Parts: sequence; structure tokens; C-alpha cells
Amino acid sequence: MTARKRKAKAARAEPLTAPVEDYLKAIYAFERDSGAAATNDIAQHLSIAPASVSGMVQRLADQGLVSYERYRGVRLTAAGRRAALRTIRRHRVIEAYLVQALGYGWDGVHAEAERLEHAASDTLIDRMAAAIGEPVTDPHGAPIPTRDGTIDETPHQSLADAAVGTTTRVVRVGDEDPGMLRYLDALGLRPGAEVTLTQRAPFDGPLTLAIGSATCQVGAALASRVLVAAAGDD
Amino acid sequence: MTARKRKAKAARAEPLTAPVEDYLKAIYAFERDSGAAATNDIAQHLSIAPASVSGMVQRLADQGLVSYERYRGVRLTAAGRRAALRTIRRHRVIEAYLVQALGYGWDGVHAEAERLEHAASDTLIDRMAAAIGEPVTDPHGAPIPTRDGTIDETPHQSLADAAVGTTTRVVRVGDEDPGMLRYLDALGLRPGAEVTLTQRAPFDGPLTLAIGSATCQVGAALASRVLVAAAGDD
DNA sequence: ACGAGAATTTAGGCTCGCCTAACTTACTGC
DNA sequence: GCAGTAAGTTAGGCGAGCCTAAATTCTCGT
Repeated sequence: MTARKRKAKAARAEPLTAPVEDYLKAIYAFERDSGAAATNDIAQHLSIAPASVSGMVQRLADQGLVSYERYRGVRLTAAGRRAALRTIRRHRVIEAYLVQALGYGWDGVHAEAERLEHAASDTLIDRMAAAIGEPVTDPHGAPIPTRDGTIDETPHQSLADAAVGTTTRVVRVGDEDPGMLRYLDALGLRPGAEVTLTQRAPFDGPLTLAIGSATCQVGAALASRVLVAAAGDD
Repeated sequence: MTARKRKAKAARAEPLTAPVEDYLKAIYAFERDSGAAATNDIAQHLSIAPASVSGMVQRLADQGLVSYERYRGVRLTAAGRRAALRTIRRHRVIEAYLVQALGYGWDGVHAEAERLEHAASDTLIDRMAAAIGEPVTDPHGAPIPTRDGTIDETPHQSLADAAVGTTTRVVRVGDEDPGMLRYLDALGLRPGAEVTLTQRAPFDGPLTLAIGSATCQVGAALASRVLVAAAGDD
């Protein structure tokens, strides 16, 4: 490696590239639920070779977006977190707008938002949000960061971990897999729905659910992608 | 230069990159009004060094998007024209949507559309178009190509070339310069407006116009960016 | 406490798009 | 018909992001 000193922490207002925004989003998520993002996790999430992640992470550190100790994982700096939340806000506002204003199904919006989030201006995002009444969550129940970077990251229990016999309210579901979303929709497992876990088969077996008057069985993997709160909760 | 034969005319369905789409749009426009696009024109239009254009044009030719003879200018192939029109459609539908559905002013939409056109899916464009009633022109009067690549390229006379004493109807204005658009708007020079050219100062001097009950003077440069048709015309 | 295996980084390469500098071709006026 | 200039191309380079293969470093179980 040749010298790579330059001015660490340049951090001009140059707009971030799409790959950079994608890395920051991924790092944000892993850091939120694991304390720090592992190279391998980032690589897998972005479908990139781990070696490439090392290189990019160096560049992110040079830009002051990330703090990084070799072999020790990656963490966002304040600037990096700000950028990540801005991208996440874009993504989720776009998803909400596409569903509420343009008649998209909730299974199709992720891919579209994944591209638009890198191209939309702050003005556009704000106008979209205003047009649909300043939504607080996206169509999958994920919280939308505010303009100034505040986000409600209250952790939620997964349906897979609920106690048998309890009734819970769906808060949020995974947003990436369109097929899964269509299936969840068919079952009625949408944010806001009340679900009673009536039975859990042993060895990570299927769960039996009551949703309204219907009953169904879902695998543990699917249930883990459904986040819930106590039925009465806010 | 190393060998560069590969398979000319690869032309997979791989999505085109943003720079490629920008080149195709530019080439389309220059070819339309000059018969072929000159390297220098493309370079200036895209704010790129002429040498870089040579390189890119080679790549476009390799991809079968452009036909190219050294020193002789560039022309779109059928595939290239199709791609260019698709991008132009995206751009103009987005502009129209931003104005009609999200309250943008006509001076702000170009920059936004310039980025979004590379990220929006065909589905999104079609939904946007449907949401605002399948517009036929963008906010500046430019014709929107149809889904299948048809476009009305009827050439129009510029206001700068109109005969003194005639009344014409504004058909279309340049879309790139926000400041100019705000000024045109203040003058009432919007598509659909009727303008009478009452006087033309010699030596490319200012034109005197009557727009409704108002009168104003504009420079020849500005007038050349305003396209008009005979007042009664379709 | 040490070695196996997993995680990570380094080394070396590639493509795309861009740049500057230097050269070549085409065109124009005389 | 030939020189000067404008237009265009080639040569050589660079950074961003990606890759594979080959080191490293860390971690964990025994």
C-alpha cells in the first residue's frame, strides 16, 4: 500500500456516492444490534467480497464517516450516523410515498426505494413526506428518522420469541423479500394486526397463530422476521 | 491502446449507467438538430473534456448504441435511440409529476429529474404519468415520448426568428436554467401564452413583446430559447 | 497456552469514467 | 494547393469500487 495519509477527516459537503451510502446504512444496522459491524456481515449484506469491504472501510474512515480499528470492527462516527440516518429517512419516506400516493404494493417498494434514495434531494423527500401527512413509519412498520436525525429505535420482540398463549400486535416486518411480504399480507400479518400465538412446536418448529378469526402455521424463520409488541401497547 | 475488439454489439439487457444515458440524451439532441453529434458539442454539453468523449463514444459503439466514424461524428443506432428516448421520457415525466403532484416550480425540476431519471423504474414512470393524466409535454413544453418510443419532434420556430407584427403562441422554452425560467415566468412567457412581437432592434438587439396587456423587452439570446407556433395552430 | 479454523487484511488486478498533454486530421482562407 | 487553426484522437494517468489469492490476526477449545 502506498501512502494514504492525505487529510484524514476531510468531510466536505460533497455528496456521498451510492456505494458509500449503502455501506453506512448496513453499518448502522449492524452496529445497532451488535455494537459494531463486522467486515463479513457487511460483505454478506451487500453481496460484496470481504476483501472489498476492508478497502472501502478504510476510505470511509479517511472521510471521517467511520471509526475503524483493524480486525476490530467498524463503528459510525457522528457524521457517519447522520449520513446513515439521512439515507434511511429517504428510503422509508420513499417507500411510504410509493404506497400511499402511487398505489405500489408493499412488496415492490423496497427495490425502487433502494435506487431512488441515492438520487432524491432533501427537498423532494420533504415534499413527499408532507404530501402523505408526515408518516412516522414506512409501510413495513419501520420508524422514519426525522429531518434532524432522530429515530425511535425501541427494540421489539420477535414473534418467534413470544410466549405461547399471548396476544401481540404486529409492529414491523422485514422489508426486503417481496415474496415473504406477499405471503405475510395474505396471512394478514401487517403492522397493527393482532396475533395470538396459540402453539409452538418444539425444536424450532412451526408456530400456530390466530389472526382475527383465521388460524395459520408459520415457520420459525418467518416468525423471526415479524416484530411485535404487547397487544395493548402504544 | 491494446486490442479492443471483444464482441462488438454485445447489447445485453444490462441497465445502462448514468453517464451512458447522459451521453445518449446529448447525442440524441445534437443529432436531431445537426444530423450528427460532434465530439466537442457533447463535451461542452456534459462539461467533460473532449478527449474523454472520444473514449466514451468508443465504448458506446462497442455496446452497439452508437455508430461512429473517427473524426466524422456520432449517430445513434436504433438501440441507442430507443435508450435515449426512454431516458428522455423518464426525465420529462418526472418533471411533469414534480410540478403537478408535488408543487415544484418549473425552475427546480430539471436538476431533480436529471438525477432521478437514472434511478426510476419503468413502472414508477408509468405510475407517475398515469397519476397526472398521461401528460403529453413536460412543464416547459417539451414533448414526452410515449412508452414505445414515439415522439413528436415537429421543429418549431424560435421567437427570435418571428416576424415583427406577428402574434405567436409559446410552445416550449429551454428547461435548464432556473434563473431564466423564473424570469420567463415573471414575464408570462409560459407555454400556451400568446405573444406579439412588436419591434426588433437591429444588430441582434432586444425584441419588444406584447404579452396580454403587458409589454416587455427581451434580449435576442433569451428569445432564441423560446419556441413558438403561429397563434392559431394546434 | 497453543494450534485450528474463522475472520480479516494485504497484494495485485480489472473496468469505468474522467483528466492533461501531445499528436493527427480536417477544414478554411488565401 | 497549402498553411494555419479548429476539431478530434491517442497516450498515459488517476481514483473509486470491485475481484481473487495469499498472507495475517484473532479466538476458542482443549
